[in-house]
Amino acid sequence: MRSVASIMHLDLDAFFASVEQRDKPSLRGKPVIVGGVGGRGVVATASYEARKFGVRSAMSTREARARCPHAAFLTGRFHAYRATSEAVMELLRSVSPLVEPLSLDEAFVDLEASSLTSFDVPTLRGWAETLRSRVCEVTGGITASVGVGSSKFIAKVASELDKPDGLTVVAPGSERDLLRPMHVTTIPGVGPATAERLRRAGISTIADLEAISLPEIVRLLGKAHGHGLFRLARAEDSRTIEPERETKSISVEGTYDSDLTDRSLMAGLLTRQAYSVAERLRRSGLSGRTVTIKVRLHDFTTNSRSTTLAAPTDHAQTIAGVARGLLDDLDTSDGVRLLGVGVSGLADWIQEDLFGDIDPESDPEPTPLAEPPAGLVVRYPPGADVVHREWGPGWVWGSGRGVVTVRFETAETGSGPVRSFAIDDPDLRAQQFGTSS
DNA sequence: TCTGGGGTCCTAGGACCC
DNA sequence: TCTGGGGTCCTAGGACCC
Repeated sequence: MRSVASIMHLDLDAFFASVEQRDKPSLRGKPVIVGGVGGRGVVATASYEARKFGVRSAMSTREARARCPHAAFLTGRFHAYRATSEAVMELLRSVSPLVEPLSLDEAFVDLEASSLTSFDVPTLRGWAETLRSRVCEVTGGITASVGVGSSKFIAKVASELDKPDGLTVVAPGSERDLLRPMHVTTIPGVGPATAERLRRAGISTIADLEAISLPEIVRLLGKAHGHGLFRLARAEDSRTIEPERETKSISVEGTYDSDLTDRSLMAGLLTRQAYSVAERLRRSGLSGRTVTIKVRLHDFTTNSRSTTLAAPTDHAQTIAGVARGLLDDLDTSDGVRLLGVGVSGLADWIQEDLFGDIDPESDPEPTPLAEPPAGLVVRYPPGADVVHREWGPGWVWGSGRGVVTVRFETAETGSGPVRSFAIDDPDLRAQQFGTSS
């Protein structure tokens, strides 16, 4: 904790929804919900108009639809969000070189590295108001909420206090009085599980937390978390702004509209995800040693399996092969709702020539499929009268095993769900995919 | 027919090594 | 024959964040 309020936290208000309203004037003033629109989607961001109906982030889209049926439900345009975020981060970096983005819509800024020379509250307020209007200009009208305080924790708490489009500067010396009446869940890192443990110990406010001893809180929450919360409850926080944070892992996962039971389809989907992870590794100039798969069963229990290779790789076939092998270890007979592949233990170098003997013909760059591969039989739900279908990416590895994705519409239901189907036909060759002309 | 996707960090046990 | 003690790496799971 510093003696002056020189750490700022900036949070773009209802960010994804605000970008949509900016780009589509017809949505302004109306409830907008950005998130997954499939049967198992959740809300990423709800505009303030939608929040009035009780719609919240992380709520299932199904529930959001029930609460606010007239809202616009959108899947999200991440390129637009990323571009807008970049403009804001660039503005922040022009004000101080020490900017730590936390996500597309949030960042810490160290004002000690800015041109500010006075940190009294009126000066900070004036300066921050100017910055907030510049954010609005640079984003084409998106507002930000800002908090300024003597630590990351206080700045973050402060930015929440006057949302949306607000500013709070916490005067040094007043931090503990500000925190005491607040609920423990105000502290970043205290989620539902920790809050419940604390509640059972009779602790609900930060004042309650402050009143218990260090050994007691460590007994309740473990060493790292206990020590951390003991300090935060006293507004003690000496964390610095870290502008460059190294990526530790890269992963891709997907939740399917209906549970998967077909093992060869699961293998195909893992393969597709492995290709996507490998591509992202290569684009970042990274490779990794540990391959992990994530498998969420129909009852929501989540299993992971991992293996660590002798050397880091960014090779799609290697990652895919390891991922499929890891799946063999798991019982999926009751159905799988989510599959994922990740690579960690990252290095910024690649072991040369380790896989130089792999035939590129058996490892095609996958592209969208214009036509179903010859010999493919897709089994639609019984009785479905398919009037339209759209082919998604198709993949084959080895001799004819693979997966295709298709969106189909039936006469009864109209626009239908996305489904993936396994292929297991030795006559199919990898080359049959990606020939989109 | 609750419960996304992409991350980070922590814990705990076992293997292994000196 | 009772059993040391670290340190590091690996694996699995879980909490949490936006």
